[in-house]
Amino acid sequence: MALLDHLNPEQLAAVTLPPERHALVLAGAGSGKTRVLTLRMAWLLQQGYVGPAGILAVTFTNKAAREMLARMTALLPLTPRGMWIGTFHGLCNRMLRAHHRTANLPATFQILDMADQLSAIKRVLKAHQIDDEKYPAKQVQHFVNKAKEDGLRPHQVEAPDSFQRRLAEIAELYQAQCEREGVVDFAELLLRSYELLRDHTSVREHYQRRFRHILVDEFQDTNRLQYLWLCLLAGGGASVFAVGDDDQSIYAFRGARVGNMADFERDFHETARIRLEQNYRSHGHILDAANALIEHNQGRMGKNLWTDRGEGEPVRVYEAPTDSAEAQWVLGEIESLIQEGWSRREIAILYRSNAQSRVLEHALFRAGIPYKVYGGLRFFERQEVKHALAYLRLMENPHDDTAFLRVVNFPTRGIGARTLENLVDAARLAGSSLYAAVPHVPGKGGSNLAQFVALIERMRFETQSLPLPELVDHMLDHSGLRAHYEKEKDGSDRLENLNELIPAATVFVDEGPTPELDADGEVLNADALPALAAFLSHAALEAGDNQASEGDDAIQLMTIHASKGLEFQAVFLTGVEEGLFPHENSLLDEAGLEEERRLMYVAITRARERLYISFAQARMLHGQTRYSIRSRFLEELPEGSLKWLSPRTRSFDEGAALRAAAWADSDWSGAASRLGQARASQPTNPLAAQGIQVGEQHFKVGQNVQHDRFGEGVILALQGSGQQAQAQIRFAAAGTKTLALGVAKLVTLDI
DNA sequence: GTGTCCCTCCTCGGC
DNA sequence: GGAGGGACAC
Repeated sequence: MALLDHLNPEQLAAVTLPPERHALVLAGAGSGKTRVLTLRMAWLLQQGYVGPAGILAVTFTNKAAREMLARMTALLPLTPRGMWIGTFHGLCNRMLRAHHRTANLPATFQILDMADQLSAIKRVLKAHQIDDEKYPAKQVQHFVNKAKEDGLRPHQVEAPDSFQRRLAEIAELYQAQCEREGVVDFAELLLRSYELLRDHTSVREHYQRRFRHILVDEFQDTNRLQYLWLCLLAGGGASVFAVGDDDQSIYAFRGARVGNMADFERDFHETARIRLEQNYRSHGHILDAANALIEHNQGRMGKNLWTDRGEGEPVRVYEAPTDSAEAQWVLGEIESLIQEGWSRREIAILYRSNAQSRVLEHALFRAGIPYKVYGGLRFFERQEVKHALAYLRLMENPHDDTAFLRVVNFPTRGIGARTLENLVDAARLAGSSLYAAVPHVPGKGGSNLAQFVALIERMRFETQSLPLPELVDHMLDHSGLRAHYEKEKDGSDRLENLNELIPAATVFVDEGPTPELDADGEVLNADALPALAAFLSHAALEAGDNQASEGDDAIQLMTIHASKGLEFQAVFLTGVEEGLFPHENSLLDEAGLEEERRLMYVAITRARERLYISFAQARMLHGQTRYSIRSRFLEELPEGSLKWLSPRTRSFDEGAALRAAAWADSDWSGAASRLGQARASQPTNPLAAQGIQVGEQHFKVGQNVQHDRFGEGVILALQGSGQQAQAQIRFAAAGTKTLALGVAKLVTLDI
């Protein structure tokens, strides 16, 4: 069958697994994961095991969902009509829209993004006079989301102390506010959908009967709640086909639970485990480096990537004195790659944290090399666009207080803090939304408020029968947003973004799929909603592209997280330093370190032909110079696959032996966790340039020291503080070593 | 009520 | 270094 041509035996086994069986496919980086997933669906359909309406395929990103859909339609001559392919959030939204009454939600419920959620929480804290220093909004937000991601309501969360109990109370208050305002946050979409299925037998059975095949992409990134949701849907005997890679699990910080993979094999009987280990992407040295690195993690499901593409070139490693020197070096290498005829868009520069991009951008900019930075603000997250959306949300649901507060005085219309305080009081007294409480506010402020309400009402009335794009246009004029940005200097970009909303609405209307009904005539897709409500869901769930457009031949800059799932001919992995990568905040426990290592694994496996790894001795961070030593991850790469481009003061073997000695000497792993504590109690990290005081001694970069075994040396770098401080020291005879200053016996020498 | 200055804080980030 | 929020002056 043409569909199955060119598959390797493992891929073939996965695609053609008997339809009644569950599968856990361990798909290594570059092993053809998406291909297997889409072919499995196509094969099931083609063999007649299931119709399109019987398939549910779930991904994490809209991009992945789109790609899957595109590949499917290219494979089979059928419209994807009736198939549920989408993100967890998108599918849950769809389900909740269809059953909003059963789920106890208003038909026009709005979705809060992370920023909306944070401001909603700040309002809760204010309304209940809660000390926001003791209970910072960010921490409450984390508590709220963590609980939901675990499938729990606040009162179900274990609260060992009064602080936790109070957090849970605040979470309840926040939830009550959301209910009152008819809004749901991202995690609530999932939890509500889960509860809908759990508590309503008829709804559950309906979907269990319908979906006979459930396919899950990036299974290692699922959280507890997503897993429970899948279990409910599959509870009627559906087959689950889960594809994932435990070595690429890099989202524990947002609730992902690799343990779901093991649970899956336990909970779903007769699960076939299939490993895809042939890598079609990277050359041998690059794969060897990745394999050797990930070997250092414990408790893996086990997997070894191999390739028949040959060993290729070694991984190039470079040590720079400073971050700007590192950027200059990257620039130089890129210029010669371009001269050799490499395409710019096939070259990526990766980094651990966004703050690192600036110095790289600066170098590229000055050299006139086109580049694109991924990440950052997306279209629907821009301030002016969010203002516009807030007006639209108010027109759709006037009781949305978050939207109300965002624009009630924007553009300014004489409604100040005092007036709003009165309004908030009135609303609390009446137990109503701010919008509904406006008539209860006396005085001049009250009349200004009344004018605002009249404005919203007028906009609603006048746009009733307008098509969506014209409605948006009307709102931009009558809200005063357009006029405001027209007269603001430097407002032209913002104005442009506002106007961009009109074509966005046009595209949205044109692309809207036709409504889908189930056997009982119930509407099954959100798009049967009024166009405006659907457009607002779309804006919340798909914040827009921040990707470089295909045609642009530009160097690609992004964080390692953002690079997952992508591949490039050449990859520069920068800032590979202790404290930065692994990030110091991840060193508190072994799990954190292992996640950083998986992140490094992801970074390495992005490269097809060339991989460059670099680090700097000194770096500007938070406006201060920081000195650090190279990452332990470098020591975990096989020497035979590396080629050092900068002079090294010692051979690898020597270094490894010394490092082992340093570990034994200094109890480094313990020091790392104490370092975290020291940092918390002592927020200003002593500037290494000014030196570090350890006991009676004062150490500075550039200072000469004497060690009784290693002899005379000079301090190259310092990090940490107090007894936990470490120094990188170059010894005249013994090479460069990293020593714990609190442990190593060092004598400082004059000059 | 509005505009400006200073102080604080700081991973990673999709939906 | 730079964004966002609170305190304070117009």
